[in-house]
Amino acid sequence: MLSILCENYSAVRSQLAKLMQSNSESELSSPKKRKARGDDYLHVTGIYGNTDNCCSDEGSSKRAKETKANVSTIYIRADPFEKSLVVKDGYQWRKYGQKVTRDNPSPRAYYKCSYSPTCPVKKKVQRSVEDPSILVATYEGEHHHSNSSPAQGSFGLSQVLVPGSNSLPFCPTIGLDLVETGLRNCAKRSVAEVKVPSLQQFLVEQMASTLTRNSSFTAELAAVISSKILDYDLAEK
DNA sequence: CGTCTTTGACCGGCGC
DNA sequence: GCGCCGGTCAAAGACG
Repeated sequence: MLSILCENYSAVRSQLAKLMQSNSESELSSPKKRKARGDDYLHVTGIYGNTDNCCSDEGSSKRAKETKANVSTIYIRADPFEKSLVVKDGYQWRKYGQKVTRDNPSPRAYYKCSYSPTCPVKKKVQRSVEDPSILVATYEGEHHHSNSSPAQGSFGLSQVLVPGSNSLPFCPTIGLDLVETGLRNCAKRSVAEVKVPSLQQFLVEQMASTLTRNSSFTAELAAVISSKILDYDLAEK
């Protein structure tokens, strides 16, 4: 199953690259004028990952000061009638605020990682303007601890639509090459807005299938699983 | 009783 | 300098 998963990984990469390339061509022909504020992650800076690698048309020091390391955005399918902004990603979060922002009528929820008091990771969750059935979760920072309850919380592949950075918040122990190479390339091509609903099915299916084609992913996943099993055995004894 | 959520107030950055 | 806006704080309430 893993090998099949990895096998399909490369296919989705090429498919996605083609898609993004065609999208970026149209985007570049009509670039959006952006304000120099930091409130529009969803449009450019953080949509597919690390702002450090982001293409910014404003090379100002102000902008550089605003960019934060390890910012990633993911999309999760959710019930549009469900009002809660809970994203089950395996970590323990404490909600510390909620705000209605200007560009989106649905409220944005602010969470801090509550697994460790020193863990700096924060996340923002808000429904997509275009599709209320999509939750947009923006993660800032990196966990320096293991996933607190992976069994109860991790995303299923059917839920996650577009993962975003070189350090997946929901998969801290596996450095997925998927994001590192495939999706980041998309970000470099300055894909500002992807029509998520139209890509949902395609991305989910292709991501799931192409992951199985990467042998290094298989090996890494197997190593993680086996180490977890060993840990479990030792704990049992 | 401890933990978590809610929500109004407050703060700081940015644009005008 | 002022007002807007996003992000955070913290008191109060809800819940198990």
